[in-house]
Amino acid sequence: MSDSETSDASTTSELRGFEDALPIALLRARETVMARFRPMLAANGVTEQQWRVLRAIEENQNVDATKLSEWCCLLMPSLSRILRSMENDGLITRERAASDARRQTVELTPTGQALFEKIAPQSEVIYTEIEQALDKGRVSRMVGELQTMISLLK
Amino acid sequence: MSDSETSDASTTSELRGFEDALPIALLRARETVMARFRPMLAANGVTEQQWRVLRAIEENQNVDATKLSEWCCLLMPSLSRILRSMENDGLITRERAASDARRQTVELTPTGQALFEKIAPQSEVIYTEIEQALDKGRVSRMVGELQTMISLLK
DNA sequence: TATTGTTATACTCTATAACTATA
DNA sequence: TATAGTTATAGAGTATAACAATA
Repeated sequence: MSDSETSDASTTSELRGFEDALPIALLRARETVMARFRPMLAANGVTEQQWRVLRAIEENQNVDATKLSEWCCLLMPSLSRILRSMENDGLITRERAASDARRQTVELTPTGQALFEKIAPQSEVIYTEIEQALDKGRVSRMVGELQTMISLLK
Repeated sequence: MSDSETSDASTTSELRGFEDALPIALLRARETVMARFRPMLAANGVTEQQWRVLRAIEENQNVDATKLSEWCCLLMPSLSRILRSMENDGLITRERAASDARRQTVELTPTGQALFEKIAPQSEVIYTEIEQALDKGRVSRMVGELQTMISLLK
């Protein structure tokens, strides 16, 4: 974080210093990676957040909203709106859990499943391109390191 | 990405599969890290984005808007609004560049500099806590890996 | 003609609080 | 009393396009 180089921004083409901060590096890395996915998601009419939700439900039918919100990094009010709009679009159905009537369980409709199956292979193509550009080992090491970091900070 | 385990979410506590995807890992890592900074930033009345801009200007007086937008990962319209609001708050001044009258150069006012100097040490404290929790070497290796990743994908 | 930056617009997410209903 | 989820609201960012000024 500390950087004892002389500061003369007007003659250099790059910014310095906080450049090496972890939050910035994480942000830029995510932006760089997502730049590869966004056009495809937009072409399929879903936002990043909706795709996270769709994916999470597809892998975990009958998941409840609280778990979804944690996994998708969405606050409950945001998730609530997304679920409502997905329900209006006929992508999901919601039911009260038998064991606890406060809980809502969510599952994909055939339409929702079809949308997932339309997008998933396109996503896979892009992911594979990224693994080729970065080297597959680097990607999985990075994911492992990130997960370690997350668990140490929680 | 493919996961042949049986799927029975109602009896497991964790979601699986896409969990190991790089974009999710980056998002969650960033959220986990930023969770440590957000209360401090909010207490100082600035958003994450405003703090990125403030920091970038502080280190690079007379930077222009295009460079700021790249560095801060903000689209020009978002940056434009942020700069206008910072100007209204007396934090920055904007001038036309002598060499190219289309370009705007931005610099901090004494008020803006004072705000930076109020927040920066609080940010440093948190950053140091994170380095202690994660191990300093892991943090700098991670930043290096992220920067490598960014340059390979650009 | 292309570039820098602003503005307009519509949509979405963030963040907090108040609320309902269940437990 | 606490928890799950919805709704309201204010603020802010995203994304695209249209625009003015300048190169």
